[in-house]
Amino acid sequence: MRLHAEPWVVIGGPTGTGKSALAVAIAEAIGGEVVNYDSVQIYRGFDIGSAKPGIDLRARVPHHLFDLAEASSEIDAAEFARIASATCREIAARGRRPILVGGTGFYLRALLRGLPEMPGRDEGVRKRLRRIMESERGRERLHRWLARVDPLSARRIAAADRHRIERALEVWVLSNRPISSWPRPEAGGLGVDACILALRTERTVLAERLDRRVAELYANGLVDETRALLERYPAEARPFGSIGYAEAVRVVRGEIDLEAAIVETRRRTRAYAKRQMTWFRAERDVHWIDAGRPFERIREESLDTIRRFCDPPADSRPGDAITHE
RNA sequence: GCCCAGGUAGCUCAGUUGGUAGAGCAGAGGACUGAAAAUCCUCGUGUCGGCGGUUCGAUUCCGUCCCUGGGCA
Repeated sequence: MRLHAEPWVVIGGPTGTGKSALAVAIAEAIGGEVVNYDSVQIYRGFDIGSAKPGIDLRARVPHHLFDLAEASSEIDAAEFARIASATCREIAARGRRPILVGGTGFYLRALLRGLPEMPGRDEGVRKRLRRIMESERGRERLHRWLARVDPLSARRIAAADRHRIERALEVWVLSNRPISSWPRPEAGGLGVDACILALRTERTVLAERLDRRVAELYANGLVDETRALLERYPAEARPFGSIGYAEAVRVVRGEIDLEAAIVETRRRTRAYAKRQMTWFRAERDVHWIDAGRPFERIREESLDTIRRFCDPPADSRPGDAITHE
């Protein structure tokens, strides 16, 4: 039994390293189809600001989970994982390979390893918690509440971390169980091998590239795109809070000028790229690829890495224990 | 030339009634259990513009010089 017979391929790493183009090249080479795991690119209409792959790339190979949802529908990690899992299985069933591309590490983990079987999001509960959160010293009060019902989580979650405090209490309210009592799935999720490639470049090179790209987003009409989207979706919709769109919204409203928006978008983009590096560094079994080289070399090394992953030398095969049984 | 206002961390600034200084941003590292492009955590020695003076002690007070804004000529 070939453990690695049909692995899926994942491309990760920080934004702006050329993941989209590499994904298409790999898909063409190994009979794959591109599947998005970027939390903003799943929304219809959010094209320029999220740097979605253009029609030139999309025409070459099937692309999935881009433009999946309306901005008002608020997909979360669990729902993403459900949809992505079904999509990938369907692709694999047709004898093709899913090539996952994106940058949202949390979504990728939810897909590959699964999430605990605990209660999901509940708007009613959230509304009530948020009302307290926004009141005088609300965050402290909620954190103290959490400390009472779930000391372990209260120790793990910083007192200032409003999102995690809220979610932990949401689970408590819905299940009467501490969120820390729900086990993290280890081998759960897909039960499929994935060859994880992560692109990276030297940081000064990346910083320059990102600065340039942000200016391009605005030059390509990010503000106009945002103005049009604001007519179709409520301003509270999730993707309007993402990098670039949040600043463009303020430009549309006349709160800041274009220059200030660019400066702020650059700042957030760099911070985001750094967080993505931190995420993928912590991830196990990542094959790092130096993206600061000619595309052809990146492509070749990626394909070599996938080939070795599929067919490792017998003596260094981590899954050997299984064949001995 | 004169009058103001400034010259303090890579940037923007706060501050010290005289005991060698601290925020935000940037930068670095990290976390991540259905908001994740989100939300957080940790990390701050820098001739406090130069030179003199007063003082036990000056970045702080005084003098002087240099630089940058703005105003008046």
